[in-house]
Amino acid sequence: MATFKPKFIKPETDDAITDTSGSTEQSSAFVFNANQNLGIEEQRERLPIRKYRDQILYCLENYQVVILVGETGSGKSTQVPQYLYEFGWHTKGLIGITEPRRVATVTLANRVAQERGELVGDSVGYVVRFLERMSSETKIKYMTEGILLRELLADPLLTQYGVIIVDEAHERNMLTDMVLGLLKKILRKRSNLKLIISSATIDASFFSEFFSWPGSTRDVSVKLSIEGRMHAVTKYYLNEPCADYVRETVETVWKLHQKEPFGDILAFLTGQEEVLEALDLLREYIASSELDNLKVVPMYGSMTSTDQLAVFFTPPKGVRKVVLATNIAETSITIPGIVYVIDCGYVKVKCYNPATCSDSLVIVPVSKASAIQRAGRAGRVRPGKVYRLYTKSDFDSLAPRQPPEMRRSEMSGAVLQLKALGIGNILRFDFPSPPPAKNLLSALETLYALDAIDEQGNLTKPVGFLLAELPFAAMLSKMLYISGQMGCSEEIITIIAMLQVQSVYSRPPSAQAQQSGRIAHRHFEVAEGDLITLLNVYTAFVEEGMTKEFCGQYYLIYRNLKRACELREQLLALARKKYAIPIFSCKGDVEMVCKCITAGFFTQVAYLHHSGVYRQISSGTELAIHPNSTLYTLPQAQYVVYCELLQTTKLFMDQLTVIKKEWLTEVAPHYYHQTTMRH
DNA sequence: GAGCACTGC
Repeated sequence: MATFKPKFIKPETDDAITDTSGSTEQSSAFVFNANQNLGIEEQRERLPIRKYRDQILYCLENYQVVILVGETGSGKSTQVPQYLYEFGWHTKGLIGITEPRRVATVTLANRVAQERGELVGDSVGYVVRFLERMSSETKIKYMTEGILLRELLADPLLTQYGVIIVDEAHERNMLTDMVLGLLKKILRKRSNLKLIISSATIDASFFSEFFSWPGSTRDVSVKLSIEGRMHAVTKYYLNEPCADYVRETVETVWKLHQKEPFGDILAFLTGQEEVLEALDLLREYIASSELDNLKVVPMYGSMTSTDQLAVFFTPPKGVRKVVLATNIAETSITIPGIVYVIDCGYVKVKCYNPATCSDSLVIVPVSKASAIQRAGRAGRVRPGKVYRLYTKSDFDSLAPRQPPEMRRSEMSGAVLQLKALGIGNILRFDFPSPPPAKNLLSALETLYALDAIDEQGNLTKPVGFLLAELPFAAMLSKMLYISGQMGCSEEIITIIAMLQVQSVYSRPPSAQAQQSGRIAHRHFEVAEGDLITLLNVYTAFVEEGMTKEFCGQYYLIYRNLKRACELREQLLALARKKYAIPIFSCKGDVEMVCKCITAGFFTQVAYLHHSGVYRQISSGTELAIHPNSTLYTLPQAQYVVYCELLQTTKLFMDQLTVIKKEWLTEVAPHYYHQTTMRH
């Protein structure tokens, strides 16, 4: 049985999984447990969802799709699968539950197994990437959405399942929408398969419209609303819009601290820079007032786990904690004890632009759904308050929700998946929210250039099928495929693993530490660029015994490096066993590695124009080197390939590698005989 | 001399 130690991290396991103390846990039903002393059965009986049990079961008997609407805290995720089991649904096939995140998947399965007085892996199991607890006895199966999607490749009609529950469907992640689109197809072919969609209020009618089809004599789906168990949150708005929400946040914290009874504060800002700016300002206020009963802590993604832990400590009696956070606190991390929320009203979103094949990163007003989610963070322990730094009429005119990820993303991965599932005409696939046709066409072009599809749009053999099966971006897969032929697959696999994880470079909160961090990172830098630098970081990490001390010394994020190691192992096994890619090290032949990178990313090349700026080789678009890149401070190379293109103040290239012009015709003659003619 | 929110196979 998995034994979970509270708060601290077992070195040999995924820290995100082990740390189930409640800190990273965000599956709602059991976070705040007012009935801790009751027996498990009694607790289950007291959950808000209990009184809907018979209704849920009735609906499932009579409709193919049931949409369960309700706020968090009702017990949907843990109880519904058990009700189904208790009433015999497991005899018709597996009861599958998909979750958007790994941690929630594992936590939920553990909790349900515990409620049933069993070990996880008996009647209740889970599957996430790298971890699996299943047996022949398992009837209730928690899994991430990506796992279900992979299973579809082997079993397109999901014949082992009798019921599928899509949890947190309102989040509308890329994978959620893929799963929903494919399930719609399956439901029409398998009338004995049932689907339960668990969603927040705002999207309920959207789902019932999506799950209806002509020709059926009665409604396919039914909606059922479940009350939650949140405390009331009082909302406050500004009378006038504010010009500077960072400053307004700080002033609100300050006023609130003086007037309101004790209780911790959580403030949402859009990025690391704003968080640090607010942190400085607030510390100035504190210093000038000589108050010592306000403790301010930052929270954003690129902090180390150690630094992040500060937000979970309970302040001493009489001291109020203020957490200044990015969106990380909206869904991913639940901070205990919050009573007051301050919502700046903005969020940073990434949006794909097919014209330049780049992502743009923009700060936009939050959606109503987000504003409600943020406010909800104040009502978990007792009635709370939210201070919205915008007017009531601004709130009323907010969009109900952010466009789903599917409409804002690069599509080549999704297109490959669908092709592999035999969906020929992607443009006619029934997506819950169809992506812009331009995005699909741009993906098709990319895949054609990579030789993954032919002129008819069919997957090629072996490249297309390989790219569809490998669990990462098409260009990285192509690079892996070529590396087997070139003899540098060891190095390329490391680079892929490092590019898959969130940044391994930590960005500590204090200015002084940031400076030291920059100097420490220079230790790994090389003239060939960012990818070879990542290779160096990884190699050094392994050589130094993969210790936290090493990471601390060089300002690296242990959890991300650790994850890169896991990914690398999985990838190595996959490449070797399943795809028969020979595993070789080129033993320090950096040029070979760079050439191999070029073979994957040959469509993303820039050359140095005589005016001193870079231009994209195929379009002539002006590009700049991102300040995060190692090449930013080095003399400009003639030719570079980039893995990412980001539009902010300019079009920036990131994750760069220096290449030689002649490699292009060597590794991609089909592409470069014509494009180079333009110059 | 500019600045990346978050998640997943």
